[in-house]
Amino acid sequence: MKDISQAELEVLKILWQSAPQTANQVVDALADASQWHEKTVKTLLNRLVNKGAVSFAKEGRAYLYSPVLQQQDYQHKESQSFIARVFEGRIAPLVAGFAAHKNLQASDIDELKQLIASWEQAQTGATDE
Amino acid sequence: MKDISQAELEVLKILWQSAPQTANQVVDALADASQWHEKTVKTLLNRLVNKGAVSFAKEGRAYLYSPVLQQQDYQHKESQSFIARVFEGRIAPLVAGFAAHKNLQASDIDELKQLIASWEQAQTGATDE
DNA sequence: TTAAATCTATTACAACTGTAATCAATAGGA
DNA sequence: TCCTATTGATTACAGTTGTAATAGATTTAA
Repeated sequence: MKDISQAELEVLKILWQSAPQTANQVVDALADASQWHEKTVKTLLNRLVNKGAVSFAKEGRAYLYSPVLQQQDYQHKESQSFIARVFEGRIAPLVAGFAAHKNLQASDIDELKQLIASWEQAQTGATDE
Repeated sequence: MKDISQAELEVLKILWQSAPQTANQVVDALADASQWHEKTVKTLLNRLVNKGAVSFAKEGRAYLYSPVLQQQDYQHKESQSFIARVFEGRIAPLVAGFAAHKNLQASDIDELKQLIASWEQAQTGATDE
């Protein structure tokens, strides 16, 4: 799968929210959030299809587009490569940066604590699988 | 500051490790880690200078290059934009993704716990500043 | 049935990127 | 002093990206 560009990602996000959608539904959804011309959005949809990240089914006049690449898969792959590239593969420094810049809310801390709790739960009795 | 491309980042990392360095020192450092031709590395250095991310001082025959953009600043800016773009600004889901894919080590968990502890420490008595 | 509207596909084009090669200035050696 | 090696600057060139416009196919309205 070729890399998804930033503009393409915005289009993909619309399809992750709901699918399938016609090109015009996607255009409308993006009209709220961006200044993109209809032609631009259609180009992006086309490129996503060519990259294999989106599929379509002919539906008479228009096509119905659906994501092939799933959001979790995309997020995980991008996270991996981002952390590898920018933080030499270690995640804590990223979180530390947020903390240092006061970009962490109490709610984030709560979520992290819960994550840690369930991670530790999972380890208990599971001898590293 | 224009965006730093991925190849440029690799060069910048060498200068973050140690500065100032001559072009040839950078080339040598990268020769270990990559297959880049000397000319390629020099082009990247030049682009970094044009982007304002690196400065140089003439030193007779060769130049001495130093980073202008600091690693912490780069990391923080990239983290912000990455989390915004891929996780709608929330950091916990990123960590959760790592946990789900078993990409978290006990050492990561320890670091995160320490971070949380010091964050909570900082909150205590500090009425949100 | 013919024209107009509407889709997708193709083409456009400049900026940025990866990956170098060539040019121009200069420092050292013969 | 003159040639050669070296170093940064300029140029090259194809692929990607952002941002559309145009062309071609087809449906629909008159």
